[in-house]
Amino acid sequence: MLTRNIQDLPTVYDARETEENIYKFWEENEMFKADAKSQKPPYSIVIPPPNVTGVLHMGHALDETLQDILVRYHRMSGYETLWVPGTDHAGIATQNVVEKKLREKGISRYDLGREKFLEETWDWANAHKSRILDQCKRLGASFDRSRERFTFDEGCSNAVKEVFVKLYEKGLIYKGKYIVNWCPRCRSAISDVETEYVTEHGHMWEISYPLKNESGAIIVATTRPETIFGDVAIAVHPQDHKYSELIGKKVIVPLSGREIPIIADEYVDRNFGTGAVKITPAHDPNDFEVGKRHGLKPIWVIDGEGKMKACGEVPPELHGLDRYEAREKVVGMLSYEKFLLRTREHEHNVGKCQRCGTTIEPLLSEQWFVKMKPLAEEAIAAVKDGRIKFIPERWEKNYLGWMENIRDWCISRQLWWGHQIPAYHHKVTGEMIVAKENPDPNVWEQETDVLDTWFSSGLWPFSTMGWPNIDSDDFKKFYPTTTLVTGFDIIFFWVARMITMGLEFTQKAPFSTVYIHGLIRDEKGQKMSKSKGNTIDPVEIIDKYGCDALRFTMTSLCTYGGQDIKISDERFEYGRNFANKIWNASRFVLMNLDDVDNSNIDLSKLTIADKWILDKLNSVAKEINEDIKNYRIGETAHVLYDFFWNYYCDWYVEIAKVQLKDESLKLNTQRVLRYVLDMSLRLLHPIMPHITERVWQLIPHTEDTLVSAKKGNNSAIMLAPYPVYREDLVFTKEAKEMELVFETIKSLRNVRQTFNIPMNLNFNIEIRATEDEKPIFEAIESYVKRMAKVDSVTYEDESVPQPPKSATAVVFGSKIIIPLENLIDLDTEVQRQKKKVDKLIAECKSLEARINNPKFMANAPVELVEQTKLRIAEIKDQEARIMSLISNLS
RNA sequence: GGGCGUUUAGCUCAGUUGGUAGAGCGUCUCCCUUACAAGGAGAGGGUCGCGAGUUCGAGUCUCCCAACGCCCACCA
Repeated sequence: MLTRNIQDLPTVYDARETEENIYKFWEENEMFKADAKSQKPPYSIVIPPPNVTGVLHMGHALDETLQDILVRYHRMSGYETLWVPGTDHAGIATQNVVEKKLREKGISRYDLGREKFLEETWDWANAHKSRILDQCKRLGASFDRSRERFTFDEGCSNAVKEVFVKLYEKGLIYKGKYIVNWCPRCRSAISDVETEYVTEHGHMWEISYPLKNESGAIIVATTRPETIFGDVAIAVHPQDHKYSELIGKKVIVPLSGREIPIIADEYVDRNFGTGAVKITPAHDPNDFEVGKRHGLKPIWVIDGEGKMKACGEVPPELHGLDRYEAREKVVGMLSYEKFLLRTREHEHNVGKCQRCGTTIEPLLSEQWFVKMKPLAEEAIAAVKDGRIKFIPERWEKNYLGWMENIRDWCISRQLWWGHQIPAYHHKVTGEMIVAKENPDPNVWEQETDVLDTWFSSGLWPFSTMGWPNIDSDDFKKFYPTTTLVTGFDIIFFWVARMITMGLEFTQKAPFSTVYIHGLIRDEKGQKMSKSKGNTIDPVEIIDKYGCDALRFTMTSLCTYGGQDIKISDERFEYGRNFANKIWNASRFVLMNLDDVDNSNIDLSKLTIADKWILDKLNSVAKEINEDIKNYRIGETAHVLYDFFWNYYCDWYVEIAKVQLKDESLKLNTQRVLRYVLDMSLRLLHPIMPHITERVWQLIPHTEDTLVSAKKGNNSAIMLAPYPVYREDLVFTKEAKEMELVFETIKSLRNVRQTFNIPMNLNFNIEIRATEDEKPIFEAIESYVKRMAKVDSVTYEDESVPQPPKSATAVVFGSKIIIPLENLIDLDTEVQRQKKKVDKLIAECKSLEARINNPKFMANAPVELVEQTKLRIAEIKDQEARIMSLISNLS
């Protein structure tokens, strides 16, 4: 167990020990569990379900961290907060993994048969199911594990059937023969978005098709000569004079002997290739359209495995040959028979299967589709009218552009792992029905195809909430969800489909905000991938630097524009160092709270420094709340880092050391130290949950605080109210006056450094202060003494001559003189002062240029003019005093 | 072909109502001062990609160009 003894806390923060114990503490007390019966306003997020067989990668780490930040922030801000975890059955991806395992054993899925194979895959999925979500625990994810879902579980499957049947009944799902992207390796159709195009070097072959019954030929350019056996026509442009004579005539397909017509179609580009195209409707999407227009029957010559079909159209020596081998052979044959006229190098885009990288074979086959146009209308409207907002906004354009040109979605997959399509064929009559319930299995046989994985993930925001049961507590309380957090790479795959389906089936947008973040890349900006070997394992980073360090670093790298994030191992030192800083500052505070009472700060007894830090904290709290609401999450990391390190640690804690020595100030200083630490930890908690909880548990809290953060018998920072702006903690005047402390101390430190004065030699200083500034100097004397190593402070009148061998710091309207006797080199001091003057002169010059510009005086806002004048006066004043100093020295 | 993003200190990047440029890392000096060397103190470092325009004033708004990156469409 974690020690509660302050003296035993290690000087270096031990992330590993802390994180494990703290997460257990939250889980054991069920602090992530949402209450659907709560009266609090709801805040809900559904996780983008990672693949069930997946392993946690940096992309998840970022995505989960951002969700957790939002969830923790809202939970602390008084919302009933639900974060639904779960996994995706990931049709092709999972099936591929299992098939690979089988292949290692020398068997294929066909050897097992569908039923056995599914059993095998279920076993595999169940075995890995909890792995990735368990890894998310190491990220500190505060999701509600009691509500964990799986896209292939009973409830989700039920939702899938419901949706399928309803869409079918509405005529929005249809089955038909169309050209689809076919992956010969997966032996399945895939959708357009699952096809990625890459530019490849290839060849363009010009082939001569002799005219029938007369001399002459038409020359056709193709990149795919092996499909020649599937040719059903040659097409030319109707206005192409080169070929107008030939339209309607017939040619003989080389190597085949079949006769095909020459047809005219607008589709043909006169200027490309030879201006004549061979039409192969079974194996090319454009050709399919042309063929349909001209009533030509397609001829299949390539099968589902990408091999030449053993049919009458294809010469026997090519039967069963792989499409690429066949291509080579065909080229050879064409060349031998003198049909091949020319071979050219050619660059073209080739479609690849997103899952396995295999070159797509456009294939005419019978598939199921969702008619998207009617569904897209509402999905477009919802974004246009602001029911759904994208952050950053530019993704809206991207989404709308895609939606407005949407094409039908091919949802059937010739796989086994997935939701089997709820359509049934009559064994005798062949009649087909679509139904939620399986009719008599003796008579009806279910469709063998399964659905695209994204079909079920498209229902995720409501299928996880109990839909189609719209009376379920979760659906009523937590649907629609609030925010969806994801990367831009799945806007089309997932976000667009959730919006479409959500609107269609719940009449509500499934979420109101889509928060899109950048993608994680390696330090060179390359996408991380296993094959490139440039991945960084988040679990390793957590082991090495700690979860909070990982989270903080990644958060700090998130920009408002959602730029991609480049990371390297060393970058996480940033977060680790900050965690260590928090740890040690906390240790200091805790060590000095040993005899603190249990009360709140006495606001009537605050010192100027107390007021300053409270004022700063207050404005930080205000800013952080605004930033999170506006999804400027990276900014919150920077603001908190700056506040905690550069304000609280560097200045307030040092000042507190002085105040703690003063018995009259000690008690209230302890309270301020504790209060600011407590609030800082709360502000930081969404980003760095573990360390903040760990420290918070060690703070001797007031009774109010403990009650406000209580669940059962325990209080926790993760349940404590998030700090908000407080009117009673605004101390503008004191905050401004503290600048004098900083300027004074910095100036004295500069003098010490410039003249190499050792730390163990203290200064005696003389202050010549203005009337306004003198009382402030008196109030802050003790801070200056300790922090700038000053022994004595005396106040002199400006008329008293300055000691000849002294350095001088001009601070605001006042002058601080440091007599240095033989320690000072007057030339150096002159140089030092000159540098200051130069800076002032430069600033003054540009300001005066403004004032002297009548247009500026006429157009600029009055406050700015006033401010500028004031600043000039200030500069002039300082400048004059430094100049007189210099002349005295020289 | 269409669209989007990026270009700011040696490196990685912040910088939303236009008002004299910031951080982290790195560099140079000094310091183990009883929270922290994963630390403290001080210092140096930028004509904000190029060109023009709007404006009293532009890193910030408009246009052009360049380089790099991404997305969509696609030619057989």
